[in-house]
Amino acid sequence: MTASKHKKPALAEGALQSLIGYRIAKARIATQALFARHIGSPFSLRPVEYSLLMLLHANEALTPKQLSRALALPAPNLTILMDRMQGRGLIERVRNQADRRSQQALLTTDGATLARQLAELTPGVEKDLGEHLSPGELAMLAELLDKVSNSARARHEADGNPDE
Amino acid sequence: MTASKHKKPALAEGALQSLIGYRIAKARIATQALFARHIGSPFSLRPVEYSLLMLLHANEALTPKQLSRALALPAPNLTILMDRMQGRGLIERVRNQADRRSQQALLTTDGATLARQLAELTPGVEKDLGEHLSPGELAMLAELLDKVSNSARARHEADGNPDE
DNA sequence: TATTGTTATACTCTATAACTATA
DNA sequence: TATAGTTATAGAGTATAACAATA
Repeated sequence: MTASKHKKPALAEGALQSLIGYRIAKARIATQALFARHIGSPFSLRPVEYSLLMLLHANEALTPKQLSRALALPAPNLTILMDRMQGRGLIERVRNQADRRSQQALLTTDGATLARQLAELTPGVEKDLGEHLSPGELAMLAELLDKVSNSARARHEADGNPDE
Repeated sequence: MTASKHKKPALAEGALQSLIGYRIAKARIATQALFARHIGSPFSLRPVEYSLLMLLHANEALTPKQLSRALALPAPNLTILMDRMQGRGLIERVRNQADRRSQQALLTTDGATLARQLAELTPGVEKDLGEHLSPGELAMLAELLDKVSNSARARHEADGNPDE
């Protein structure tokens, strides 16, 4: 579900226009650009990396297992991601002494500083949208998007996939 | 999105919650699943392939150049995609006699039949959302998402990238 | 035997450079 | 020389299988 942000030819979009998923895909391109401008480029962070930092910032410490689920990332890919973050000195891994198989991921001092900085910066990302969307509209949009996400989860679970 | 048998941990999402882009990304996962269920799996079509069919259905004939822009697909990747669609007998390529460098992509009889079928099926995709979102909410959501997309376009052009 | 995390690997997507054939 | 489309290829993203350490 890709979409162009260009305008020139104005092709008919036909049935696509009635697909909310098509609009979501197009809006995602827009917000990705917004993220890149405010956070991704200046801090050399991809969205997952930013999300990982924010999750650790909000939760103190998490196991790779928890992160894997929260970020919707298969375990092997999370390992690679954590290796990179650790290489940049932003996170560290501590073995759990009670059960030495498992670990806790947590922010280093540098990582915590960066995470705090990013968290403060985050509301500003949406300032760019403020010219076109009022605070009320933004709140409404957030609520509707949550309904979309939850409706899919409800169906997912109804199909026999409890939990997530 | 890995399955687990443990109870949902309900991690704090912190700053992520205030990022509309984060919600859009999550909603996109939901609508992708919806698309897969209604269209992708039953017809063995990926979202781009479906979009290409819908664009040709709505526009009669398009040049690869136009499709490349509309689908936000680099030219080489569009070539591969069109090869696949042509291999399945859904589209054909006709050389422009006036300028033999360029082509027109159009639906075959089979492709047109499928496209018509898909176009009729499309509104039903959102029926699954209907349990959670009223028609009015869906319309509102569509409008707000368009504003998000357009706000990014406005900024993009303001930065000195007029059209294409 | 089951679980946590890792290694190795493969498959798809996406992006870029170089080529062809026309103009 | 410039343009439309193709070929070849490289790089990221994503997924699965097999393994090591621990329980």
